[in-house]
Amino acid sequence: MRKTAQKTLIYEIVQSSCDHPTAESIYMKARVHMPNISLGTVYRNLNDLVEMGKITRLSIPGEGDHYDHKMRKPHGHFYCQICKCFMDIEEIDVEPMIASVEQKNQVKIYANQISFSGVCPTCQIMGKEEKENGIKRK
Amino acid sequence: MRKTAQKTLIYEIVQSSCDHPTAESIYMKARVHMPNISLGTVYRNLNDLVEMGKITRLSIPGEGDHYDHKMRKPHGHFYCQICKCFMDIEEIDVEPMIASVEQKNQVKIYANQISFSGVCPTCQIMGKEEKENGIKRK
DNA sequence: TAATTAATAGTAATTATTACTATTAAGGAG
DNA sequence: CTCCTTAATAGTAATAATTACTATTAATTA
Repeated sequence: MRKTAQKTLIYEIVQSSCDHPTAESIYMKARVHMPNISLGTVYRNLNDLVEMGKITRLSIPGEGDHYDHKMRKPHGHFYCQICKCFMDIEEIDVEPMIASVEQKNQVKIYANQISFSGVCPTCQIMGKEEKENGIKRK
Repeated sequence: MRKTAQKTLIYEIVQSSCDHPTAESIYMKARVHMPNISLGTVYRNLNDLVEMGKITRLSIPGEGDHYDHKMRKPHGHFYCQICKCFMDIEEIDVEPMIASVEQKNQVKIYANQISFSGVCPTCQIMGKEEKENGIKRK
């Protein structure tokens, strides 16, 4: 696997993002530094980086995939169904959970996704204030 | 929300499936009993049922969504990247985890997905026998 | 039993992602 | 350092999953 400027740039964008970007938003950021990078290149490199275990993919129903850096230890995510923001959930100890699942079920685990969705603190307050009950769960 | 024969049928197909079906495979099963049900109706009702909290949606990267009944207590999933089978992971106690995340992060949780992916026992053996190292992680 | 309108079937449109192909550029050999 | 091989790229076309649209059907309510 060759080291290219495109791959390095995409990796650095994911590593420095704290907002769990999509392929599209990574593409937008990449174009600032490399104006004629193509979207296909972004997708191909994101797939490669996930396969190499250097970044993480998050699948969210009703949306495209999101990507996450691998700076800290493995963690979970909370996704707000209203404002679509993400929160890292760090208090769950993922590693022993993986070890236990591997051992009890005789499986080899390469990836995990511990995610919760609902309404974030901000949207809960907004919801009450606006008496907006149209929570759109998808 | 009106009660229709289509909605009832789709709900019963999901409840009685133990293979975590996709919208497409639910559509196939539905057509056996109701030959001119439309795929759009299947999608709309699956969304409604998820929103009502009567069934669960699983997002798997590189594939369409899968659906799961809500018979037993909340559980996790393991997804084999090779044969694409699912295993229910029942030993993880999801409910206290949700309660803890809600309390510590001030969020309201309506859905969760605790999932792992890798290689299932059968594919591990096959892999060794065939010396096939082309594990396609996606 | 009729009136209202949500849900449906069938189809078209949209969105995310992958596939394809001619061209470019990594990186190893000489 | 320069040439050669071929993996990776840009740009575009194609695919797959899902949603949107619209005339028609059928659930509920009066």
